[in-house]
Amino acid sequence: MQITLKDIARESGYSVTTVSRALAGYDDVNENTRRHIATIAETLGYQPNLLARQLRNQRTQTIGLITPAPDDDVGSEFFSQLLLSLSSAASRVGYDLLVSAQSAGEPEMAAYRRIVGGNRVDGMILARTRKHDERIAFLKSLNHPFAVNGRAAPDEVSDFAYIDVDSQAGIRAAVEHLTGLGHRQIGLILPPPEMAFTEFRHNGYCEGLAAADLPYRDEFVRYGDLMQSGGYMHANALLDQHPQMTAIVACNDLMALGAMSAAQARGLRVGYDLSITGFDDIPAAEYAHPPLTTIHQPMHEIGKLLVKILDSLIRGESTEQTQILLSSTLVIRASTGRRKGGADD
Amino acid sequence: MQITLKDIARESGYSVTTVSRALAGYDDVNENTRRHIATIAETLGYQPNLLARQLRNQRTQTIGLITPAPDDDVGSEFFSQLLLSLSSAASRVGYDLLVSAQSAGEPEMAAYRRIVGGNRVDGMILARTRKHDERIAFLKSLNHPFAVNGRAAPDEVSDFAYIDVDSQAGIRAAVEHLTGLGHRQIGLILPPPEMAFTEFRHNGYCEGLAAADLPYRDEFVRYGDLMQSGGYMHANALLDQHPQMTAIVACNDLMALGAMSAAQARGLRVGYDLSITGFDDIPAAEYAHPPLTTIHQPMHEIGKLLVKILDSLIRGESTEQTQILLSSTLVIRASTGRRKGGADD
DNA sequence: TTGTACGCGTTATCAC
DNA sequence: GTGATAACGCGTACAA
Repeated sequence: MQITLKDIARESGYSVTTVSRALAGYDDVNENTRRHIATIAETLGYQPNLLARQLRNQRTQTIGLITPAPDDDVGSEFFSQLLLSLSSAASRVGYDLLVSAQSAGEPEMAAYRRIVGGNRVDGMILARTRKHDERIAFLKSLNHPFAVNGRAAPDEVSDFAYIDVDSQAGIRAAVEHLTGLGHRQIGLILPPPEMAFTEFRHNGYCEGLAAADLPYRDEFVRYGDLMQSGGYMHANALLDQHPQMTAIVACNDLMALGAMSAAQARGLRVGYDLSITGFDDIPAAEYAHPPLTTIHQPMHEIGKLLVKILDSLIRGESTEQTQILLSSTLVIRASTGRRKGGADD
Repeated sequence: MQITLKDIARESGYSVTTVSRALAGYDDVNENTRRHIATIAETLGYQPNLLARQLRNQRTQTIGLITPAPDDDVGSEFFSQLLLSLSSAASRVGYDLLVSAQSAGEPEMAAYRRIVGGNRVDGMILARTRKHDERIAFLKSLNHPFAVNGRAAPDEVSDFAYIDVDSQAGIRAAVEHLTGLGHRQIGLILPPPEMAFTEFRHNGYCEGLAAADLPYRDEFVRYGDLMQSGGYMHANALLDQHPQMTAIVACNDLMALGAMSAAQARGLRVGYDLSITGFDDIPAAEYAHPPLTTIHQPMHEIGKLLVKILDSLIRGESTEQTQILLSSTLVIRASTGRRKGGADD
């Protein structure tokens, strides 16, 4: 079935050991035997058994990632992008990517135990940090290498490797962009409260209002679910209760898109009657109708950096900088525009 | 470092063999010892070493997928979707997904040799079939289980497990939709000629024209690259050479989106002055401006079926139907509309 | 320069 | 019921 070192040994007359070293390119093996062995390996079509090698070396050259099961379809667009950027970044530095989709909670933790404890990967990538994140606690307790997309919440310590965009500054910039356009009644649709980045975005909103001397109103703020349906629902609720509202800041693009639908269903023209901003800059944002003003996340860069940091962690080179905060960029498109109508408050 | 059967054996006083069988739930082990051993395993936090188990069992419970490296950024949206749907489908039936991103050609084939030959997976999923597909030939020669998203080209035999949508009927439906709207000058932007499905789509186009008694014109047909930039370029070329053209059929959504940009840059109103259709129904299609008429691919379904077929292949249950052709659905949105202007040809 | 012996952690076979 | 032994395929001290 499968060609092993033993087969090459038998064929060549050398021992398995010598064959192993010859193919590994050790210099303590005669050049002629090396060539001889290499030829036989070639003609036999030898492929090293990676499982055996991994077991022996205690090294898998594999990075793990647990994605949310799409039943609780949380931001599949975001994860798709991350997945693709990670897999290519990983391949480039000699790692494969092991992916498992699990629902948050016990199934997810079981997968971590199984994959990490089962020695299937050299390191893990996490995304979507949560408050008091159980996954992070677990990996830290095991001292297993991991890198995270997203810091801990503001009131926790981020004593782990991460890369994050400064979403506080991002949302603040979005709000300032809106106030600069004359908006004074600005709603906010947050991510779920258990997400670590939720408070950063909330803070950014507060800062943006303060910078324009606008009051903070609790009833303008709602916690969403990162999905379109949530954006739709919460935008409707905001507009029902506060018809005078002229702008809504949604904390991810999916919710912003949902909010756009809600507005349009009410006959509001997005970018005129109502301004809407998102976060992430997924592909659909650019093609949205109208194109969505949003905060760009450089997914390609993020994937590359995550892999780079994780690799250095795995190799024990702690020279690398392991905590990186990328500045965020507001991409202004047509979903935001100058406030219409006279002065009001 | 890691807890092994040996540790539990030492702790419990039983042999490694008994521990192994106790934990595996064999019934030839005393219920009391079983419980005893289970308790110790629990308190020690035992996790079986999956590599050792896989090596021993010659079974990995892992499915492999090689994606295109995003440098040759061919349809990343499509692959993102596939990836996510595969990983969740795989997890549901007890498989993990091993992903590696490789550029087509030698690097890609090397990855197949390494991953398949190296025993890292029980089966592979392929996508984007090509004419005389080297990957398929390789896997067939090894008799390694695999399932493909996409048939072979019309003039080749598809003697392997696949699931495909009937894109010939799909494109035909798109063309008939357009002719029904009065369009008579319909351009076509095909996938690259080396893709297996290109001819199906080309045929569908011809059928659609024939059904409306319209002549086929070679100069209306161009081969694209599945990327936006290609759609943009080819749409411009078509409109430059044939200003009287009122509709363009693009063979995937990305190219359709690119074509839309090109049209709009020329001051054409998509859906009025120029109708455009796509293929795939990626998320961005729905949000496009205007929303894109396109042929829907049920990615979720496709992923589920691919995994199901592959699983049955791996387990040697050839009872399953292994070649499935899904009917395609035309989703009509606002990017297509009735032809404007008087009669011409 | 090459070979022998052993272990990575698991499970299957076969005795007792 | 339980345990010793072997094997999955590889890499590496150590000896020759």
